This record gives sequence, structure tokens and C-alpha cells, in this order.
Amino acid sequence: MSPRTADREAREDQILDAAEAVFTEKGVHQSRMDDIVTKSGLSKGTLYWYFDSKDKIIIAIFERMFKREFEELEKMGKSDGSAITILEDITERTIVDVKRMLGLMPLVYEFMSLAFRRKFVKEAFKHYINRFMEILVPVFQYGIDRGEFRPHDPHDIAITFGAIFEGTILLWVYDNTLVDVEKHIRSGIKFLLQGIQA
Amino acid sequence: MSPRTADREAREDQILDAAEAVFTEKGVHQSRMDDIVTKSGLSKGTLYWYFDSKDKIIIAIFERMFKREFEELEKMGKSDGSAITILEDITERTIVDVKRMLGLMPLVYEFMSLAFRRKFVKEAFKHYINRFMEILVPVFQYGIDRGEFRPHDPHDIAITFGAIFEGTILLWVYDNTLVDVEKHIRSGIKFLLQGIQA
DNA sequence: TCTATTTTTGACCAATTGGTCAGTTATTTT
DNA sequence: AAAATAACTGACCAATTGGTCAAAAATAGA
Repeated sequence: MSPRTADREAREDQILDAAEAVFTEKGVHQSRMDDIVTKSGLSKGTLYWYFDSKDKIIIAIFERMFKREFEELEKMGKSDGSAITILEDITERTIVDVKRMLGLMPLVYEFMSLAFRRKFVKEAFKHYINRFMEILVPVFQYGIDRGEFRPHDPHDIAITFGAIFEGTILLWVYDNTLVDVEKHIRSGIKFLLQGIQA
Repeated sequence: MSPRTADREAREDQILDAAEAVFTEKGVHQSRMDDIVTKSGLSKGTLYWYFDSKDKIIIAIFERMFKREFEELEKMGKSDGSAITILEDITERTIVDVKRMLGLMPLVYEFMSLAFRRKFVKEAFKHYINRFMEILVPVFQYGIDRGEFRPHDPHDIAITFGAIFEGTILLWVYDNTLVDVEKHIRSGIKFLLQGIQA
């Protein structure tokens, strides 16, 4: 990697960090390019030197976010022992991620609404949920084979598993006084696991 | 109600219907006031006669949407019999609502991202989830008292119940080929109910 | 050192678009 | 019927804001 390449990546991250902060605070639509310019400490020309448009910045933030998520996903489902143990491990790891992501939820939901209109956003979400399923389904299948779980469709279970995570976060967005993300994800998953255990 | 009042409401609905359609299709931000003008078949002046600004239209759509939801909520939890029966009834009623709302999901998620920045949107969501909890918690408590369910915190159960609904819808948005809203809400709730049954 | 290339700058602009308003038509009231 | 009020019209405008570009600075190469 040439020094120039390193510089470029550093600059891009500098811009994306600034944009992410501004977007999170004001919302994507309400954020002006000049806000990002100010926040980044660079000039407008420099911003456009690295990113052709505001849209390109949005896309880049989104991709960077998912890239990090995928890195986390890779680490999961690798533990051994009972299916229950593996699932508890995945749950705890994911709770850590979720808590780290909570500050970015305004952005995430703004991306969600984009997903209906922009194919690549939809594709990214699709990719994400599929990776998640690829990890979960075999674990549930394993639990069924081992006789830990009753023989339900592992695919259906995995969707409920994911829904509890995503839904709890969503309810927390609705009312953060009513929902404690960490506690309620744990209790939700506990109910699910009890529901499928043999 | 004077004839003028009826006219006013009809016109407002006419405008909101047009705006809702345009917003759903293009997204709130991408929708122009002139799009709503064209869609409604009225003139720009008339739009501004009834609504002071684009924001007021957004707010009005949002409130109308919630008003309808609340009307549905009122009908729930009124059946008698076992807690399980009541919950199955609520589930089926809500699935019907959800299916009706699916086309509006782009709008709903756009509102979600608004919720972080606009107090009244947040308040509306909060109100909604609280009404939902007011219906659910007593039912779970009833089930516990009757010995149908094991003694967990009914509040925690209710949050999981809601999370399964909201989360399944969200996963469907991610990937509608992977998730069948109706089927997976049913299976998710089934797992939950099995998990808490005595 | 001198030249070529990359990177940075910020004043400026073009296009968009919510919103206005002076005037017109329809309806109700007296 | 005339006056008063409500409803409607659409051409027009002011302000905003992504995006541009000619020139300057920094860096690399010869």
C-alpha cells in the first residue's frame, strides 16, 4: 500500500466520520454539505475530491457500517458445546454490537426507508439477514438433531430469533423508558428458547 | 356538523390521500408539493388553504394513520375465555392490520427516523406502544393468575410479544422473499406462548 | 533544483422548490 | 339582490444548497 493510498483512506474516514456524526445529529436530509465540511475541518473542494456527491457519502457510510457488522458476524457460531450454549453466546455477542450501534439508530432507520427506493440498499440488507440466517439455521438444526429442541422448522425459529432482536430495538426507539434493550433481548430470547426446548 | 365542515374534511382527506400515495411512491423527501397538487387534482393554493406547509401535511398523515390504528386497538382484548384464546384472537386481528399496513411501510419507517428529531412523532409512537402494553400486560397477568402461564413478568412477555410483530415486519422489509409476514408472526407467537406456558 | 502530479481551497453559480398573494369564483347570510 | 365570507387559482419569487472550477499549495519524481 503506497503512502498515498493510506492518506486517501485516512481522508475518506475523516470525511465519513464527520458525515456520520452530522447525519446522526441532524438527519441525512437536514444535513448540509457545508455542515460536513465544517465538521471535518476540510474544504468543500476536498470533500468533492474524495466523494462525487452527497449520495456517494451516504452510500459509503452505509457500506462501512455493514462491513463492520459483517466482521462481527464472522466471529459468531464458532463456539462448541450444546446448541443452547452457542445461542447464548451469539446472543451476548450480538447484544454488545447492538449497544454499540444504538447511537446510530436514527441513521439506520433512515437507511431503512431508503431501502424501498434504492436497490443497492435493499440488497445490502438482504445480504445481511442472509448471512445471519446462514449462521443461525444450522445451529437450530444442530439443536434439533441433538434432541435439545423439538423438531420445528429451523428457518422459522431463526426468523423469530432475529425478529426478537430487531423488534426489541424498534420498541426501544418507540419508547426508551419502557424498554431496556439488553434486558429485554435476553428475556425475549429466553422465552423463545424455552418455547422450542424438548 | 355544518355542511362546510363536512366539505373541509372531505377536502382534507382528498389532499391527504394524494399526499400519502405520492409519499409512499417517491418518499417524503423526494415528493414535491406540485406532485401532490397534480395527484389531488386541486391547485397549489387550495393545498395551502387547508395545510400551512408540507410539514403540516406530513403530520396530518401520521396522525390519521395512528388514529386508525388506535381504533383497531380498541377492539382488542375484549374476548373472553382463556388467556391463550384472547392472545390468539389479538394475534389474528393484528395480522389483518399488519397486512393492510404493509404498503405503507416505507412511510412508517420514514416516520421512524423522524421520531428521533421531532418530539411529537416520538410522543405518538410512545402513546401507541403504551396503549398496546395496556391491553397486553393484563392478559398475560390473567394467564399467570389462571395458571396457564408460568410466573414471568407480564411486562417482559408483552415486550417480546410486540417485538415479534415489529421485528418480523422489519425482517420482511429486509427481505420479503425470506419472510412471510403472516406465517412467521404466527410461528413466532406460537414459540413465545409455548415458552411461557405452564 | 526544477517540473509534473496530486491534493486542497473557497468564492461562486444554476437549478430547484416551498411557499405567497392578488385576483377570481362559489356559497352563505342579511 | 347585494354584501360578506369562504374557497380556489396559478403565475411568480426568494432562499436554499448541491455542486463547480480556476487557481494555489503540497508532494513526488527526475
